[in-house]
Amino acid sequence: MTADALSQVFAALADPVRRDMVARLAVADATVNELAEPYAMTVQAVSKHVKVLQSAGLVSRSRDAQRRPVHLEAEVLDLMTKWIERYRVLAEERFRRLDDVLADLPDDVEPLPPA
Amino acid sequence: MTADALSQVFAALADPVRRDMVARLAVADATVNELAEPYAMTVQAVSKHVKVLQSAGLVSRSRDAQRRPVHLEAEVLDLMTKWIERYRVLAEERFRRLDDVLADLPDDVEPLPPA
DNA sequence: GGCATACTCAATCGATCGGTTGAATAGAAC
DNA sequence: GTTCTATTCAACCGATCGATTGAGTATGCC
Repeated sequence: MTADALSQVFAALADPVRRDMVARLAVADATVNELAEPYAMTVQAVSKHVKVLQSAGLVSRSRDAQRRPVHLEAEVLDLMTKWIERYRVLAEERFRRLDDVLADLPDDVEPLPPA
Repeated sequence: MTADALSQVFAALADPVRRDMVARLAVADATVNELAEPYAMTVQAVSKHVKVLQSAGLVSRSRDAQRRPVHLEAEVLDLMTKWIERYRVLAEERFRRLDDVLADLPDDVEPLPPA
């Protein structure tokens, strides 16, 4: 995944409305009109949000007569998780190593010994 | 974690420069000047980026004379992962259930049988 | 005290974002 | 063919974003 694609995914999920949409789409596919129902917002605005999610690869569209149902694509969420976990694990390993160093310090090099 | 806090974390990581900083901070703490070195950007701009990461809770600052080293806080990354995983798992379970339904279909209700 | 180093604050600027209204397109239903 | 429903396109608007320049603050060193 390119840096730009990753930026798009993070940016897409930085909006609480779009995160709510993802949460609802995890349960079931939905049309733009269905998605719009709970929000105090025009259908056009919701359509734009869907477009952002789609261009980030988080959702796909299909066709059912006039309806164009929105479907959540879970793989992209997985790629995101992998990016985050890589650095979380790195940081936590570094933290653990620091703990080890401190625990292994022999008494005669202990910093700030009592006067 | 509140919706707004989560928005801040996602927004913070939506910028490739800030993601790169996180990647570097996962390896070692760094000062603003050290962080700024590889970028074609003023130190002030980097300072702003650090501020964004900090207000999202992704990094903390300490003090060492004039230096104010930046330290990555891995716990927030973990919270983020948990949010994503919840919906990824939900979506994938739904996908799996659909597969099961299709597999369990008795022959006489099979859609589109050969003519 | 005087100077260098590390960093932040404030004002500014163009670009992007999230929303609106209004018009247009595509398909179903009558 | 007209009308209703679902959705999108286009233009606009205020707010926020990412960056700049220029000035200000804090600490260490001589």
